[in-house]
Amino acid sequence: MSTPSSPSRKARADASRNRDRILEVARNLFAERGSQVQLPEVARAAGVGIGTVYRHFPTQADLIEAAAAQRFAEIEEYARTCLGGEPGRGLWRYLNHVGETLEADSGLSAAIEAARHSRGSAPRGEALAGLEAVIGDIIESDCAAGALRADLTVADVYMMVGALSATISTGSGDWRRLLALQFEGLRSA
Amino acid sequence: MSTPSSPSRKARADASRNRDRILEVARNLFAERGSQVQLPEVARAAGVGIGTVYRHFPTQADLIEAAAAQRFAEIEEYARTCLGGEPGRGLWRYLNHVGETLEADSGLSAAIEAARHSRGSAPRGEALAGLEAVIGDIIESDCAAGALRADLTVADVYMMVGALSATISTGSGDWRRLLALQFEGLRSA
DNA sequence: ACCTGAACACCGTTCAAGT
DNA sequence: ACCTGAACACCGTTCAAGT
Repeated sequence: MSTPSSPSRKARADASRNRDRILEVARNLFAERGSQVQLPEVARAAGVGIGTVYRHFPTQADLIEAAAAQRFAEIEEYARTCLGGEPGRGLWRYLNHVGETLEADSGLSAAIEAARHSRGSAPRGEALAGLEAVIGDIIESDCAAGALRADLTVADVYMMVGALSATISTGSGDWRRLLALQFEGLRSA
Repeated sequence: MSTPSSPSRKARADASRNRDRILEVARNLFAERGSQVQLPEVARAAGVGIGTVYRHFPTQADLIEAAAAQRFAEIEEYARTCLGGEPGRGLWRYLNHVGETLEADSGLSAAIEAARHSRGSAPRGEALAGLEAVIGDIIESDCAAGALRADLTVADVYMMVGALSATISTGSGDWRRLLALQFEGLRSA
């Protein structure tokens, strides 16, 4: 609404450089320490004033979300490869990849947590709509192969990933065990 | 270490009354809004100064833990009744009761979350040792009845309850569905 | 247009004074 | 002994001035 005239018609050169620096620094910091990273720290590490961080990312949640966007894209890309492999094993491969990504990048858990604590069903970026569609396809494909319970929904998978994310982000327990146990509930009876 | 001479040898009358008021108020507030309740608010509602809250509960986590202690006791009590019922259904009944308690009292999720984010395996009060033992007995009993997978551990159950708690506390998804899916992974194959 | 950093609002926690 | 509340440290966010 209050951003440049056109949907991003030629942002100023140093401005977009700043934005990139902030995002890169944020990605690294969030990956390491998750949501406990402070914004002044990000500003310092990026070599800009705090106001500049807020100009590009109006709220902390926006920055966390933006920093995780790449991971979501990568996950979606990987998800597509799960559609072609051994029949009936797509969702299992997908969930393992998500677990490994969550383990390697605390920023992803932070983004999921932020989204969960946000409004019940806030208008999450259309980026996630694409991922949602692919997951739906994987479920359908695995179901057709007789590997998954017939009533499984995308919402079920999201709920489980959220639960997995919360567990991984506390560092407690061993997530591969949790995933293995959880997955039993997704298989056909 | 720095508390009264004996392990609580006669605390002053108004002091213990203050402590009780703080705890009662905290229980109500935490139950309603979980960990987003602020300590000044607790002090105000209890009609005491902030310093008094800190005198009795050195840190916010201590207050959250103390406020949830009753719930843990109630849960342990209920858990014991799960040992006598229909053979093989103890853990299922236990987990449903935990879910209902989590749903009704946000303070319990707050306490679990706090404990999880705390030191990996901090010296949690011996209160939890009792609960842990009962859960172990339930598992053993249900296993003997052939209802649960033989390699199931108390740690598995804790991990799942933590995942369930995190999901319920965000209000996202429907926890009975999650529990049903999760429980499939605990049953014998 | 965009950047900066002082300033504001707020919260957890401490501590010097009181009783 | 215990209570009080001003004070401190700190963090997210805003905004008047600068360029």
